[in-house]
Amino acid sequence: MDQHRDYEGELREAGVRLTKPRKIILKILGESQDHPDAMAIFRRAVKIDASISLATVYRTMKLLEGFGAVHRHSFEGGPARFEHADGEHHDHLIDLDTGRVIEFHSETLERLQEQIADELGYDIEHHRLELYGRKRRQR
Amino acid sequence: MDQHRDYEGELREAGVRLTKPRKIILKILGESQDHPDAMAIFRRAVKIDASISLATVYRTMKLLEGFGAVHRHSFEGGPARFEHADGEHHDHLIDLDTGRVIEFHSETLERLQEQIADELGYDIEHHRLELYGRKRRQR
DNA sequence: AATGAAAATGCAAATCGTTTGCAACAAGTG
DNA sequence: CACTTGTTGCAAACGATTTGCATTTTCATT
Repeated sequence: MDQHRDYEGELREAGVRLTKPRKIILKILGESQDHPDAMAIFRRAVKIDASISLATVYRTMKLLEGFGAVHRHSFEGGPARFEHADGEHHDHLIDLDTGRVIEFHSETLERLQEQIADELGYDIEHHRLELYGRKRRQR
Repeated sequence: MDQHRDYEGELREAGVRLTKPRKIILKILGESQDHPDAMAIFRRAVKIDASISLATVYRTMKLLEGFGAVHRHSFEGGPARFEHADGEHHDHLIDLDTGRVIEFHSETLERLQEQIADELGYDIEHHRLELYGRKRRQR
């Protein structure tokens, strides 16, 4: 249960400077329960420090992605969306009516994928599984 | 085994005009065994009719997608890639070293996905599953 | 086969999300 | 506190895709 990796510490050790924009973005990501895109992160950041630029948000997301601190998702249609990498792996179900993103995880599914790749002679580096659906009409 | 849906016929019936660019693009897609992006389709089309424009390729892809005649894939990194919709549903394994796309299908996987969505109270409209991997070192 | 209305095209300009060059600036070391 | 170097903000550049518009085509109708 590694609830919270110490990304600030990791970054510092890697010789990356802990700048004001980075701290702010890291904080925003840690507090976000949704999957914001760069613009949304930018808007939230500006409220804390009006001088932050969108370019820095993008640069920071790329940096954090490299450190495994955030995951980048490219759901259909829109821009890339990010999520803090704390917590265990999961896939996404996107509600086509509301745009809401529901996370789920299935060990069976994971193993099945690996088995499929194995049969094709491959090792999976990572995968992307997105289910696009609508809430079932009750009854 | 609906080997070949008659897309030209379907389009005509829907009141869509069967223009020269559309015929050419349809032919190219039918003959493609790979997953070309718009630019690749454009280049192939230009060889047949030099006056075709890239804008028309994009417009046609959108049209055909609407008819279910082609599937649009947005693999990591690059531009959207298309594939003729003939044949049965499948998912993709992308070779990270070569970029090659391998198609596969697993009924078990499909059913598992539906079961997962069902448990979350959803009906799947469509899904996207991409495995990114590397060829297993032999032995 | 000629006509004409509507749809589709090619072109260039516009758009969107994202990246980049560069001069000004700030983090962390000594 | 000063210095070195990484980082920033800005604006311009980018790649993929879309769009406005004048011109050309298709196809139903003569």
